[in-house]
Amino acid sequence: MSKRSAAITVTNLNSKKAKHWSLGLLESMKDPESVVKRTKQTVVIKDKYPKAKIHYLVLPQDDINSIYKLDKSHIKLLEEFGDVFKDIQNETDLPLRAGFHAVPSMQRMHMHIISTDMVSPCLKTKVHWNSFTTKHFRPYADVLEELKEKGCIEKMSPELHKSLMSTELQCNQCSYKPKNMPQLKEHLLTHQK
DNA sequence: GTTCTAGAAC
DNA sequence: GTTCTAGAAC
Repeated sequence: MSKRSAAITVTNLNSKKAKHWSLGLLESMKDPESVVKRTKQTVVIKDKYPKAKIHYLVLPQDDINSIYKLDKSHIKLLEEFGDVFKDIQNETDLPLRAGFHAVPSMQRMHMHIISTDMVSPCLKTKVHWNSFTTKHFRPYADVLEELKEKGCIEKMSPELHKSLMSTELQCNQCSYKPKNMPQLKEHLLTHQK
């Protein structure tokens, strides 16, 4: 047995089985350091790796895995998400957007509330950028409307998702098309007052 | 979702 | 030679 595999074996024997990363939001919902506020049906937490100056997540207290589990019985719940958005917008002068990722990575339905500056050290990759600035970001109002109209939320095809993630970089505030992520991040600073 | 890093791009 | 991106992670 090599030194490397022996070390891994010892580590695994000594540590409890790690929870999968995709369950992380459920842990954050129970962590007082993360929780910003609670309402009757929601919990608001700080995003652990904020992609803008303000970045919160709104989650249902009930065990709903994603927007694709919603039906017409959840319209009241979703409207409460809208109330939370209004309340948080009223707490800051920074313009905010609220919406859901069409293909989320983390379990438990969650709505992003994020400021439009997109200035953050945690914003690093093209996938980060395109997740929030292409049709992969489904605005709150659109999701509420679709739920009211259709009684459910339609999934995005893997093909469209892949194509959105590889969209060329485009500034969210002007027509500038940066060559790469460092250029985009530098450019975003110029939009600040 | 993040971290790490090989090798592409410059 | 350095910067940057993209794919594996058992």
